[in-house]
Amino acid sequence: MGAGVNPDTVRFYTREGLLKPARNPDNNYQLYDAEDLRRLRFARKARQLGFSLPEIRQILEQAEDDHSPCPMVRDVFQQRLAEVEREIAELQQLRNRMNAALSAWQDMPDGTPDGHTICQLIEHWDEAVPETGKKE
Amino acid sequence: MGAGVNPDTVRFYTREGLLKPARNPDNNYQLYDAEDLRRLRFARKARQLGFSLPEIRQILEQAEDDHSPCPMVRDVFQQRLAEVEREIAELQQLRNRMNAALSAWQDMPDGTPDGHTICQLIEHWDEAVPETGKKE
DNA sequence: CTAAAACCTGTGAGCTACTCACAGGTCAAA
DNA sequence: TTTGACCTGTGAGTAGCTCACAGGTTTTAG
Repeated sequence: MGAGVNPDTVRFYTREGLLKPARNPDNNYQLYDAEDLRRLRFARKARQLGFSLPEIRQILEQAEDDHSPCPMVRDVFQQRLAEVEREIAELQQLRNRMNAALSAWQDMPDGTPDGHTICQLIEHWDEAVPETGKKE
Repeated sequence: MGAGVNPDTVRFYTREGLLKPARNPDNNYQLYDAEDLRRLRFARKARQLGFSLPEIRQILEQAEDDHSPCPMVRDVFQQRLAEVEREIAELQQLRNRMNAALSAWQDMPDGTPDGHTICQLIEHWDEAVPETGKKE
């Protein structure tokens, strides 16, 4: 019962404590019930939204303790939105620079490496680029 | 001589074969020359542009063999640009959905989990999301 | 009934591109 | 000469899976 999810992922989530299936005492097989399926689907959706596994586990644990996790979700969600917007801005900047470079390269010769340069196309790429894609 | 690059990164690149410094036979220290510095700077710039280490090594090896790597660079560069644009589009979609969700959530109650749902806010997030951020 | 196929188990490694920790050798300044 | 700053290689950790392996179980076909 993977519900479209790679079984290894399900087992991974189980190891990580996101799912807590019972065990068949006969053969030690894991028994996922409807609750686990809900948790799994929740986890997958949350991952798509950019939540980390620790965040998801936290939400799940709070839900287990009967505390409403939703205010926290709103919180992390807004943070995540801000992050997404930062990523977009960064990528747009990168795209602009790449486009500029590509048209500049139209006029540049290919140039076999001469011992001084490796590839002018890239070596002439300047301006500070603020990190390719991580946290600030 | 790190030129603003973390020494561990330099050593990592050396292990990976991007840099091939000579050795001081006395103390086994690595001796980076101007050529290595050029390769390092090239590699860092290429990384910022989204080239992978194998791609960079390939370019560097071609340059070593005195083949002009630039046509290949233009090639990979355009592929990378297309990828960046795909990523941007994906993130913009995500952002739009997140914004929509956030305003929809204004009207939703927080709702303590009741054994049937974990957090409506996320469980009611639907529509296929095409993968958060990887290759297609 | 049996043999092969299919699925389950836990453990451990591999992916990317670094980054950091550790133990020990080397070297320059005070 | 001692202290501190550097250098060395090795190995582990990061995130979130994914896959390989060896062995046990269960289902299915014949």
